Amino acid sequence: MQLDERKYRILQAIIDDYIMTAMPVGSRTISRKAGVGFSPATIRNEMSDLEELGYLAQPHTSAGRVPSYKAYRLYVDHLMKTAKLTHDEREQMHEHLVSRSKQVEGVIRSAASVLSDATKYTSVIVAPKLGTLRIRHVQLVPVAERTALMIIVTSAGIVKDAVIRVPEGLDADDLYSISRILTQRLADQPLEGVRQAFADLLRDAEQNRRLLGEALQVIEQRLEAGGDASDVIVGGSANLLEYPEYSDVNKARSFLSVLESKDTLRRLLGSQGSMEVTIRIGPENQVPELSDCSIITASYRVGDHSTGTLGIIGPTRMNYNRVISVLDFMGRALSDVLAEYK
Amino acid sequence: MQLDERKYRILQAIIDDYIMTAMPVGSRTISRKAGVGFSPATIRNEMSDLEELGYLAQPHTSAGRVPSYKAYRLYVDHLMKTAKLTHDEREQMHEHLVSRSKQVEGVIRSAASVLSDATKYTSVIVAPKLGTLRIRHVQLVPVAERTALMIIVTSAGIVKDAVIRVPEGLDADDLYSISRILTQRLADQPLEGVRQAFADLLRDAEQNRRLLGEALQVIEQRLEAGGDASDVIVGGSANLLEYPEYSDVNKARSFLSVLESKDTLRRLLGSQGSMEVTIRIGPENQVPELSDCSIITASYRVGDHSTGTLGIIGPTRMNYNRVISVLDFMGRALSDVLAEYK
DNA sequence: TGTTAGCACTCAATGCCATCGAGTGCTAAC
DNA sequence: GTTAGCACTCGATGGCATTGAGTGCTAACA
Repeated sequence: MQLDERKYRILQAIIDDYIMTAMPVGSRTISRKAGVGFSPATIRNEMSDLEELGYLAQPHTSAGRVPSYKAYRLYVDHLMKTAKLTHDEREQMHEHLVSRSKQVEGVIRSAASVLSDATKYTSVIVAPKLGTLRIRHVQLVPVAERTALMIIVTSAGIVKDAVIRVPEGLDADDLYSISRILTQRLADQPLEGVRQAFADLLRDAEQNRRLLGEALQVIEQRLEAGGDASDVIVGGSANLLEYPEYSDVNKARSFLSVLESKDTLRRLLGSQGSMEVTIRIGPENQVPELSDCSIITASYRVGDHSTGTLGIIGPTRMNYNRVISVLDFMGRALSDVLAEYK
Repeated sequence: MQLDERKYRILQAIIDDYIMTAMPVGSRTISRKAGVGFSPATIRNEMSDLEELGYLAQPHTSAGRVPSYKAYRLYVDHLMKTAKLTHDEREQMHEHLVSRSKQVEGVIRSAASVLSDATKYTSVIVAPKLGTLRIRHVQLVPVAERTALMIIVTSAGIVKDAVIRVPEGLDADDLYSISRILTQRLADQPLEGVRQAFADLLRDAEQNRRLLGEALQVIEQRLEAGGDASDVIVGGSANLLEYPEYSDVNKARSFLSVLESKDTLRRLLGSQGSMEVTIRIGPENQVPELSDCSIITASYRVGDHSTGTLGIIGPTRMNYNRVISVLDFMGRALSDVLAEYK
């Protein structure tokens, strides 16, 4: 059986209604809606067909219909009308975003809270993969007798630090000049290619082989670890509790546990490269705890070669077009603001 | 009326029971307990007295008794037996703490998750007030034509960064030597006294007055802001949903909202100076959303002059002695681990 | 042939009521 | 001073009838 024009219209009306109310939708409700000029009986026949085709489900016999995962897929791919943000809304979001922009992390945190406020869902922002960033500056700062703090400033002003051991007898000035060499040699290298650059450096500089070796090891460890907890920022985690699908405390708890596992979130959002908005509905995301959530992601540019990801997690019956517009706008806005730190 | 020995014992038994079960405690339950060899009727008389004195309350006539805020106060001040952690537990916590200790922030995050895992409540760790830290290193890194990234390394390896404007025509080498001067002059200064140090510097160095002025302003702004969101780290926010007092979604939501407001948390925990464990029960903390929570805090040392705070937020019927032992131990352990970064 | 009115049927939700039982307070006996 | 006994309270539980939103089917209609 093929979906004709009328079935599309009815399905769309059901989904629109369900997104707003979270209650099973009955034939009368749809019949009353403007634009669908048929009696409840006719609608019922169509709904029965749509159920057979897998687009609708009935919680129990005498309840209305609820859209299935398949219906949401169809909805976002073909049925959804795109909602434009008003000028005021854009203005307001942009303003919040730049309000405390002294550091990159501050900007990203603002972005997360703007996202969650604007959508009333939970927002997640993932920093770009370290490997894709370029080194701008390396600095060793003496900490104690045989330890130093290594600070790596990457493109887009993202700062990483780590404690490393240094050979005995190096004073602040020594570390200073080593830092200078490191910076000169590594600047503008992508972190991914840093192993080769280091190898060259090791060949030249005989004397501080051990120190450089350790520094290299630390940088590589950081790359392999794939980022730490501060690279994943979550906003509006309490927002989801507003929705009836989370009035069950156990569901709410398992959802919050996922939000605490930054590794899962990083894997889930990952870097997707293109600026396109990506939508994963319910079971399409592989995490069982989120099987009745949808995740929508977009990306933002950092420096010339890296992209980070910003996303919204909400119930499958989320307001897709609203979320898409907000993410699309914020992806661009965030890229713009971060361009200043380039 | 005075509390005699027996009343103390009964009150203690009631609180112990209530902490475990979260259910109103009846006279039979207490009578059956070892160590209190009286019939339910006798216990009832005593309970009636305790209620009149404000230590117990009845949810309704035919229910058992529930401890009041006043009872918990008495309990933590006089009745509670101190629980020792086993050697294994200490070992395990310490191990988790040092597992990913390449950076200070990583250590603190581990500490938060160790705390929340060990207690099953929510943990909060607040970094020391910036003003009390000392500057170890200042570095200006060129970012674009007229902007630079200023990185301040403070004692205990805490790194702060901010974007500042610089006068036109300064190249990387200029910034490098300015950094050197800044570091030399400011190193080992407490951030609080940095204004004076800067004033001296400004008098001497005529040429880069504008740049230095801007740098000073940024540092001071940072001091006044009192820290940013990354200075407050929360662990186990989902844990509280385990407890029946939060099976009401609205309560859970308002609790989670408080956890998202880092400002509130910083105010709530604040730096308390001494290493003593502090207990605030229910209404004693001023935040209305947390009026049926207790907050227990301890502190940890960072460098020579600063202390940060670590705390646990749980329901008023929390396992006080367990939490106190854990916090006490972790405060010391965290201080020890951070001493390596000094 | 597609649409619709009518009707019997289903089933969660709601409200009512009786029952149960954990707990209390009081009194009288020990 | 302690305790057994007893009447009383009141939330919790479970059964039962009622309600109403919604369905599917059939027959009539355009």
